[in-house]
Amino acid sequence: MEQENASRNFIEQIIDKDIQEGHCREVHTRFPPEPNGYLHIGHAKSILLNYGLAQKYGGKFNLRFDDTNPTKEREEFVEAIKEDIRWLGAEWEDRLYFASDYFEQMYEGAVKLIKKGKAYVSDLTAEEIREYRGTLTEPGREDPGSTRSVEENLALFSDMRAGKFADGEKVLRARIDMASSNINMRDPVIYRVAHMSHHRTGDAWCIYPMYDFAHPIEDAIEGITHSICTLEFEDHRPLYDWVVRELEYEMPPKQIEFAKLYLTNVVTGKRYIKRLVEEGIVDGWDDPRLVSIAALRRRGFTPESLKLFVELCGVAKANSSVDYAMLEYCIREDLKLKRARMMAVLDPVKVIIDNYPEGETEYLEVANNLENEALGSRRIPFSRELYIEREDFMEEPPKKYFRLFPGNEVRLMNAYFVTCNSYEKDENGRVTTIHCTYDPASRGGSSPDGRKVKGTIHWVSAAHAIDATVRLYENIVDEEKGVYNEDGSLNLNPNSLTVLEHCRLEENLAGAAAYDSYQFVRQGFFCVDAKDSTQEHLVFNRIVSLKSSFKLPTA
RNA sequence: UGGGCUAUCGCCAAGCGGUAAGGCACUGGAUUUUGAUUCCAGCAUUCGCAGGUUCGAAUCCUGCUAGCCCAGCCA
Repeated sequence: MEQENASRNFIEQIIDKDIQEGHCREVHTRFPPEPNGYLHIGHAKSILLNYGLAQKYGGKFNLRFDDTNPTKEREEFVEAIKEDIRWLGAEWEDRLYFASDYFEQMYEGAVKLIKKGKAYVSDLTAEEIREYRGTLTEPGREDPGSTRSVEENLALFSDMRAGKFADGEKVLRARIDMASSNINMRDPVIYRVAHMSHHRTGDAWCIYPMYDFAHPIEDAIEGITHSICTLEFEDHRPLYDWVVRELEYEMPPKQIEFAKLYLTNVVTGKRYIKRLVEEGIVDGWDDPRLVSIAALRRRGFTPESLKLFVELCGVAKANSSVDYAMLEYCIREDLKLKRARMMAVLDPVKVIIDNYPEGETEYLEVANNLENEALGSRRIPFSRELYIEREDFMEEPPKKYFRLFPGNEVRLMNAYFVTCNSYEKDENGRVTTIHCTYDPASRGGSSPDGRKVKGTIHWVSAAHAIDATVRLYENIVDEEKGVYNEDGSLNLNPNSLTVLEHCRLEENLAGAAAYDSYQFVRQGFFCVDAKDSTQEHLVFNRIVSLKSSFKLPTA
């Protein structure tokens, strides 16, 4: 049950009012991507917003490809986009549409405008149209073609469709107001000639409608009630309304604009990402450091985490940039009770339990998630030789360090209390082996005498561990340090990717498949990489680290 | 310098004339077999600025200031 006092965003307030005043019977939204690239987190906001609204009001949600410009669009993208939207959980059911399916109706709409004297064919070149348009402060001038008769316009427009003109030779313009303070209203071009094969209509057309003309028609045809788009289209709304009015649609759709989602410390610009891919800095549009939907999925984000994120961000009209920490919170929040908590040693150092019998292995029963019994339990092998995290041992610890150090007793998680007796170093002074003794009475991780230890560290049995690669990520750019260099290039974080080879994972992780994710205790959440991981050699990506208030004092 | 939009805590964001919600981040403190989680506490005498109206203003009015968008035959 929704709380009545839950505050509604401005779009919901508009919809409430429209329903109340009878401007619409049901809510019908749509997500209208142009199939010219991959979707990113900003699109996720739009998708979830539109789909969410339809759900909330018991209405419908359409997926519509806005494919009115064949020069930029490819079939490949429509499939990728559909996959991303499906993954996000937005269901368009049987309502998958293409703007190109409406080309005939759009053509008829243009003819209707011509007949009403509201559109004319122009002979001006692109440059001339720009000159005639005027500037932000000066009005435009009338197009010489604007005086043509309806008959002549009809004939010319028909010739445009018939392919009698070359690209750029003629355009159809709406007759509105060359002196408007809104430049979009200065007789906007609504049809252009483009002799180019369209990925769906092939060579059936050589004229294509412009966005401003096509979009309102698409919305009206589909019965969209609320056409939600981003802020930069605010100035286009008068034109949107003009088209809907002149074409005399009843129950006209209403355009509503909201602010795009910006995230700190990420790169979303297509040009920049393209360069990163070309220069091999990232391994594709789905590199886990990117925020395309595919990248987020590969990194291990879940649809639920993105939905939470979008909800927390809210919807408003103020341009803003959301802290990346909010996204991290959302994925931790979603995964913490859903995933098993496993042990994995990323930077291993050997530990020998001197008083543990050689060659013996015992299995310990361990809960997969102490906070979620439904996840069950598993068995973990324990033996004389283990690996622990190199940073969990210090020869000379600072104050407040309560992990392993000579003379200190810690708990090996789920296993035994161990005390460090001695350690060995190589010629470079690097610790190679740590010797400990264990307390057999502390099996399971607690001592019957009630003795407490301050530190609990994770470990893995050396003989049973799986060798794996683990990748750690940092933000690819840092806004504190400046996202761009003076020459306009990206100021990349050199540490955005750390590849750890020969990490040691508990054997239960064998068989983990692409997109499977786990918590590695004390380290974070990790996901099996869908591109590089194999059955023989696992590759994990860190989705997000765990929060930590521990800081080693800087000596 | 034309038009449109926006401005509330470090970051999002409610608020719609009756005396500043919430989340993230951060800071304590309790619990803890993850320095995690959980819990509890703290975190805007003030709403871009300046005037005005009002018993009362973040909310209304006036004037400023700052930021974003618009001069594609892109969407």
